[in-house]
Amino acid sequence: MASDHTRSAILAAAERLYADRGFGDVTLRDIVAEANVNLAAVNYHFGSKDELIAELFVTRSIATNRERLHELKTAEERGGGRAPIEVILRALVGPTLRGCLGPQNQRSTAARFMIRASIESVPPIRRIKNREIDHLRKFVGAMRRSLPDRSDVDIYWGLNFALAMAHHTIRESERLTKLSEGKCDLDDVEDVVARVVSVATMALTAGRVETKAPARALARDAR
Amino acid sequence: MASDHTRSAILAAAERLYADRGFGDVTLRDIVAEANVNLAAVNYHFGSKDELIAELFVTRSIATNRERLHELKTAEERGGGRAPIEVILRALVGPTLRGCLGPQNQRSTAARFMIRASIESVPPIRRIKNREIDHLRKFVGAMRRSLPDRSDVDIYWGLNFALAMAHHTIRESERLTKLSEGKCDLDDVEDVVARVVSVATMALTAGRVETKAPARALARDAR
DNA sequence: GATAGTTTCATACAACTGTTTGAATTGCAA
DNA sequence: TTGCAATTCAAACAGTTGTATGAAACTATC
Repeated sequence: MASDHTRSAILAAAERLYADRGFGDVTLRDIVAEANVNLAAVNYHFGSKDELIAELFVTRSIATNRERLHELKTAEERGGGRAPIEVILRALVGPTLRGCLGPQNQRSTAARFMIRASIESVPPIRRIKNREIDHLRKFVGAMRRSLPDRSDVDIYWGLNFALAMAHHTIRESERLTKLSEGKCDLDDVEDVVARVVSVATMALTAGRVETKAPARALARDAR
Repeated sequence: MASDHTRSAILAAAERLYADRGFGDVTLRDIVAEANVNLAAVNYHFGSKDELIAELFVTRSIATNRERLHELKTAEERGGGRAPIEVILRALVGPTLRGCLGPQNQRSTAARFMIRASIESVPPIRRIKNREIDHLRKFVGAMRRSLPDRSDVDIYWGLNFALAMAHHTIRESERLTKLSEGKCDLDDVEDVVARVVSVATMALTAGRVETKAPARALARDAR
């Protein structure tokens, strides 16, 4: 299998360029220039540009998914097959947030790449994301076990909102910093994780009568 | 100023095509074919492709922003300068959700266009979104007046999470439907609005001691 | 050290892109 | 009608893109 030198040089260069300048204006020629390899090498080693992008994204996202599942499994084992909902949610959003946020000047190339992937969402990446559902189902299962009295619908919505807060915060981290004039500290990742988990937990555990019903009544009035 | 016929035919055709097929694979030639006008007409009337896209997006988003501000103003006037936080949040996320969700087969072209814009995020649109901060500040102001005891940081985070849930639900509505096997009814927009508002309200009003502190403690343990 | 298989290379290809041009046409005012 | 500006049109332009090709260079095996 030779030395893999060219192949990994392309991967590294591509990830760096995509992270810095986005998918929109990075061409294969840019990548091979950065990697100091021949233009044809990309198609030789990866088949096509899209497959290169896909490989980059898959590599990173299976790493994240592995972390997620590891945290989940550990938690459930420790709890005898049932983990507290906070811990499940933390396993869900923690790895992603830790992977993408943190002190801006020391964000890894991988992190910045994943942020780009989250913002721009090109076709090869979208295709992969669509297959993520099976992975999410494992969390749905854990959440059901953790909150057996909760309806499936509420579980799905809770999961949706948890992912929403994590991903949106990553996508729009710059805007939040600007809007809050730096008051929201996105470098303190553990604080961000705690906030997301806290709100998602409330969403999933709040009694319907006390909290949701009034909101619905209000909704009806507003028509 | 003549009849504007060509100009509006281009706008309509472009919006329809972008809504159906996304920004990625719709060319100017596709648009002029659909609109039955000459290729050069786009540059004549709009200057460039990007300006065409920008005009489409600006038109729709100022409409949404107007609705938002109208709801907000009405609510604050009714409350003597201070509106309940639920109503403010509803004014923030309601128009967007109503504009983009609803029974799939009767979604307007405009709605589907805005979903695309939310998913793909091309450069001309991103530029416009960056100028949205001033608009959001008005909501920050209203939220401060509504929750005078709350810290600015908490306000910003609450706003961020509210937008997160709304936008993510729009962006990933298909996936949520698939994941929940149809159990989450995204056609019932008012239910979605109520859920988002309810969770965001909890995020903004929950006492720190009762809810957030334990989560943080847990975070610390998990290190 | 010849051979077979892998990898690299320069180059060309073919297609598509947004944009421009300059002539033709139209519509309106004097 | 005449004249002038606004609009439309066909055609070409200029540049870029990802991909394919076939020869050259390399590597390891026998």
